Amino acid sequence: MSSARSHTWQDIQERIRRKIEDRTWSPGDLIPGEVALAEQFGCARTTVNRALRELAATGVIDRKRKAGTRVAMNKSRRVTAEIPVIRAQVEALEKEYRFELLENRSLVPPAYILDTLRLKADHKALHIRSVHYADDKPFIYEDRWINTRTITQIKKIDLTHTSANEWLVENVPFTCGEFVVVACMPGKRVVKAMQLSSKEPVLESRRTTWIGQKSVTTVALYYQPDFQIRFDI
Amino acid sequence: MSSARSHTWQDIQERIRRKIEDRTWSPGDLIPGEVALAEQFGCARTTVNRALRELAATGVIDRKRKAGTRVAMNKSRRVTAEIPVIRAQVEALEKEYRFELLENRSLVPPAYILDTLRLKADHKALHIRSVHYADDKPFIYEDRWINTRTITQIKKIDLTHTSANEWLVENVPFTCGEFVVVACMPGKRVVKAMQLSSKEPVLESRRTTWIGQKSVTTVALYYQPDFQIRFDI
DNA sequence: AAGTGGTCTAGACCACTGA
DNA sequence: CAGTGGTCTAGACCACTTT
Repeated sequence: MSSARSHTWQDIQERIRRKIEDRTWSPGDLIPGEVALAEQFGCARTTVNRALRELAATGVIDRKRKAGTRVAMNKSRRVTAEIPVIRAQVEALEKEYRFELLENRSLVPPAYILDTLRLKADHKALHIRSVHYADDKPFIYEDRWINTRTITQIKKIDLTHTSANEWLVENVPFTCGEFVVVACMPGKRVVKAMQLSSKEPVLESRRTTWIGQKSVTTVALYYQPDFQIRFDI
Repeated sequence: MSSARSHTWQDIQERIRRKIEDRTWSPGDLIPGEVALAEQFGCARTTVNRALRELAATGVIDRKRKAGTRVAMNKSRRVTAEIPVIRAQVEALEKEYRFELLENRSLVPPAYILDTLRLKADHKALHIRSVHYADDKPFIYEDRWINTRTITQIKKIDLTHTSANEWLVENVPFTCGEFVVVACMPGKRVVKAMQLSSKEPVLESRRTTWIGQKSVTTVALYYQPDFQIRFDI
């Protein structure tokens, strides 16, 4: 009957996965409770719990107290990607990294930036524009606004030597935020700085980060036209 | 000294997080071992382990046996997104879903598709093109190739009533795969089917999935020009 | 060889939520 | 209220690496 009965949570998870793939348990079905499964698999309930917890985290099953565990109906997949510091991204391609600061001054941002950073109409913010190069070819154009009411220390930093990207990542405590990707036609500034033909669409990623309720920074990155963002499923 | 000493792993995690944010432990530093932390926080080692495990999973710390736990240098962030079935995506917008099948036939794919699906030069595959609508407005254009050597059952399915997207998600067991996002200018077919002005760039997402070593399907989705893919950090 | 993280167990109590 | 998942504990053994 039962072959190799390893009791690792990975193994238990694999067995449960298979039952779902087999359609022993179909989407929407209630599957046995943790105690039952523990007995069935001959392991501790804790181990079953670990296996199920991870399956729930990736959206394979839905769990509710008292209601039990069901195979997820909507197999929406959760994908993940690594978003590294730009320097690391360039160095991972085995190219030499360098960046150029185009702008670094404090001014009142346009309305949609004020809104994003939740600043009032007359508040200033630090506007930073720079180009990041890989082996002397423009790689990413960065257009960033920093809320200097939250990040007061940045006024003292020499951003011509350390990029804002890098400084923030290394010095600003963990934040939550959002990250949005769109396709766009680059504006004149981007076309020029990135040495593009003006007809090529590029990926634009917008990121805004927070410390608790306080906004930190919002940044738009424009990549080379052929650039891909890659995810694992 | 110690205030509210909850021993939930979330609490322990929060305390550790804070020590990193405080720069009590700076990037690159070795932090105390699990036993030490357990004693320090007055909880079981298992609880510390759980807290640290989750921090490691999101890239905040790096852990190695014997070497110990270090605060991550490269705070590369892992972002996650939900990729739902197209129907669910439309219905989440509270719009009515419908789709139209444009093509559904078996033929020898172009070379790059053969390569992606790891098929031989004379092998046929099922080519499916369709448009997915939200309230009668084109929402996504789908260009899919299915490896009928892996998914033999699909020949029997009526794909005019159930979209391939939906059928695959609900019927093909779990796969691994890759997911790539690029910006592109849509081709003629896409422009026409999506009723676009031909100058607008759109997001293209390419996904290829596998069952073990066997390729299942590769699909390119073209979204409406203003469409955003959103991630949580 | 030794130290550190990784995991399993058995038992216990808690927290949520459906009936 | 009762059943299910969520978590904590204490102790044990294992597996991986660095020394």
